[in-house]
Amino acid sequence: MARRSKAAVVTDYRREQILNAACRSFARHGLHATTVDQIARAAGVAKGTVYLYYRSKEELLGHALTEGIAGLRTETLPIITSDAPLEARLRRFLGAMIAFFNRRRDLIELYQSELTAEMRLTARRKWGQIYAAQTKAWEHELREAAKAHAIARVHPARAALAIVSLAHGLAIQHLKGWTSGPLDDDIAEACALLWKGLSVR
Amino acid sequence: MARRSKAAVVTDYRREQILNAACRSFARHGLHATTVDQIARAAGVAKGTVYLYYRSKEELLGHALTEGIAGLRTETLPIITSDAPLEARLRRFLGAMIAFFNRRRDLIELYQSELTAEMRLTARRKWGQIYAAQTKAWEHELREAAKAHAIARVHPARAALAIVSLAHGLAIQHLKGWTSGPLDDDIAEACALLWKGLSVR
Amino acid sequence: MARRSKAAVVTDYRREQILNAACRSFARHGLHATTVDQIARAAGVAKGTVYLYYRSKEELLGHALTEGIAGLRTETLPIITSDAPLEARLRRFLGAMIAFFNRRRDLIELYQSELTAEMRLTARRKWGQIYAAQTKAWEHELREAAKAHAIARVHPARAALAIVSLAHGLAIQHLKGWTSGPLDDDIAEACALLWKGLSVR
Amino acid sequence: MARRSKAAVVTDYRREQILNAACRSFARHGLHATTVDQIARAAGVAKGTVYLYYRSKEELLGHALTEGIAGLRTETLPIITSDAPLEARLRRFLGAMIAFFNRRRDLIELYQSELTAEMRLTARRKWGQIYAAQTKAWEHELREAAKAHAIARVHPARAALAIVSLAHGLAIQHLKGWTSGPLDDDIAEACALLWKGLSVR
DNA sequence: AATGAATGAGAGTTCATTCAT
DNA sequence: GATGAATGAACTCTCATTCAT
Repeated sequence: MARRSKAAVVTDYRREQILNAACRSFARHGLHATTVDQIARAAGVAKGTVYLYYRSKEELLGHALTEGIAGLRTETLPIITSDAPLEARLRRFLGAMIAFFNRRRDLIELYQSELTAEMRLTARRKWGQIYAAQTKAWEHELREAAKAHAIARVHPARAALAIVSLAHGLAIQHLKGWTSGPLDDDIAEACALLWKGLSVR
Repeated sequence: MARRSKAAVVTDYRREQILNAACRSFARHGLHATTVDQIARAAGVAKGTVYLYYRSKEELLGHALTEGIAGLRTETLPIITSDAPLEARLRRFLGAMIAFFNRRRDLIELYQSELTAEMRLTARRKWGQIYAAQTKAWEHELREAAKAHAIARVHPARAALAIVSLAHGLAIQHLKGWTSGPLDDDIAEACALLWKGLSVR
Repeated sequence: MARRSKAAVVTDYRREQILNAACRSFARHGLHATTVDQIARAAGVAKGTVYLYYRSKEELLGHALTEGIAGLRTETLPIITSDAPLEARLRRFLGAMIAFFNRRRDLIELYQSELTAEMRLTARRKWGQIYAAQTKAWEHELREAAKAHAIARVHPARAALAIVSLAHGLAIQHLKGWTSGPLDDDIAEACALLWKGLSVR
Repeated sequence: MARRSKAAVVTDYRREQILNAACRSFARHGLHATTVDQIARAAGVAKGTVYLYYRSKEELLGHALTEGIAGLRTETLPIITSDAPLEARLRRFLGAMIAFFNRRRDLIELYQSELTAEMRLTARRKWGQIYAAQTKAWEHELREAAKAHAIARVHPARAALAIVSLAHGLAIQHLKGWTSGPLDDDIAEACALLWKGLSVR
């Protein structure tokens, strides 16, 4: 048992090790410019070893994508439904989105690499589910807030979409380096805009 | 002279013809899954002919990207600087961004295809320049409007970034099909939010 | 038309050239020990060129087999049904079988190479069809000869099988070099044995 | 001593176990399609263990072939030299050849699998030696029989070759399923033909 | 200018063999 | 003695690019 668990640990470690190397290579060079040789070398194993842990290069890509995308959900949804003041949640949500995009820069690039039609669809669907969940969550919060007269009567679903879209767009602008201002100020201003747009006059 | 120009016309036509075929193939199948054979067949020429007009497959990709991206500028910048009321410009800007992303869906997918590190950089820079130009333009308009007391005192640069980011994010959400509501309503709501955010003193 | 035919000639020549090289390599080294590189080199073309003419190594093998096996039929069946004296036909049949096996030594070796289950079945079936045709033909001739009292009353089908089997076995023994006597003498003796066996009442 | 012998028994058992598994796999899938992994799994040992008993996959193949081929000798030679009547020996010889080929179908397939040039030579030589021994034995028996006026004056060596060849050919036709008649009838007819061929003066 | 047959470097993948445990 | 994870050489096949026609 102890032995099996030890072997399992080693196995897990290897899987992780290879997956990480693949992730980095995919992100840096794109799917096709990444050779299995490179991945193996980066992971410090032989080429054949890669195939002991993943059936094919594509499976490797699949795991890299799936695993990463899920992180966005756990890092943003709780913020929306927390019981902090709405404005604070807004600010934190924007910050979390940008932070995730920046930290998982590799993932985003990966998603932008060439994928099989099928894989791209899967990935897009996964992203979509998360954004939909975010939008749904914001919609619920906005509706509650409106009921309590904490904000103006806005169309909850559409306003929620606007929030998520702004967060998404801002995250990309930052990720790509298309904006030069201090992160916090950009967040503050966007937040202020939204908040004023939402709040009762 | 007439003769030279006639030859030039044919040449230009061929270049265009091949570029179009390439663009369509790239968009549909991705960079790597597109073979020069396919491009040639789609363009109705022989494989060798492609190389008479473009040095390599990559150059072809470069032209496809460059040409396409430039369209975004011409379709959005004039809107920002037109002399319509600010709120109308805001609405039209959002609409134009979404429309461009939807119409040039191929281009976006292309950009998301596998690119050489170098090409990706070039493309990213080009996108960035356009977004920067949009932001700069909005910043100027906002500053002028604030001076004229048409809107509240906001930080012009940051508010501009928020506008562009929201437009960008919304366009992507629509492009990817991650939102299901009617386009116009989504635009209207986002626009209303922003406008209130901007106009309240 | 002249041009097309010229191209077609070149194409046919290349196909033949590659097929021959493949046949020789397969025969000498076996299917698996033969690399496409070897075939290409032996045919005097580049590796990629092989794939312009045959979809895969296996298709190459298939063509080599099919084409060759058919030869056995055309070289033996006419002998059985010719109008020479029966004994002469017997002698010539044995000779033709041995000659074919010796001349197409490559083919036999090829058949003994490793084949896909499917290919092996196909090949075996083809061989079987030819042997069956030979047996059927001999059966008919023996029956006619018996009717005409030219030979004894034997069971035509089984006697025919014995003839074909003897020819087959003798051909293999010679092919493999398992017999050292002069070919003609071996044929003569076998023929004499059979003939006596057939003619005695 | 008892201990050593016990170890030796285990060792022999393992060797046998592995050889059997290999033989079956080789016969079923061919040499190349059989992986050492398969053999190991079929033998119920780990991959590395195979290499404790055989130096290489090829050596395994060699042993499989050699061991099997030897069986043909022990199953046919005694029949030829027994003191039954010549005709009975003839019949039994044909029967034994066909029976061996049918029972050791795997072996024949194996021999038809892809072999190294060297292995093929070795195997061919071994087969050849057995056929030569059969022929020699028949030659001796025929010569004795002729001396005793039990059969006609035939050329003993060549007649012997004809007998062995017919047996070989018939065995293959049956093995491959190229003949559909009842085995015994085919044997009887072939035997009758030969016997008449031999006995007539 | 246009062609497309030919090229060959380089990709993903397999599997016989080794060796630390 | 037994294991099976690790290795890396060698395979088949693809396709961007060239060049004789």
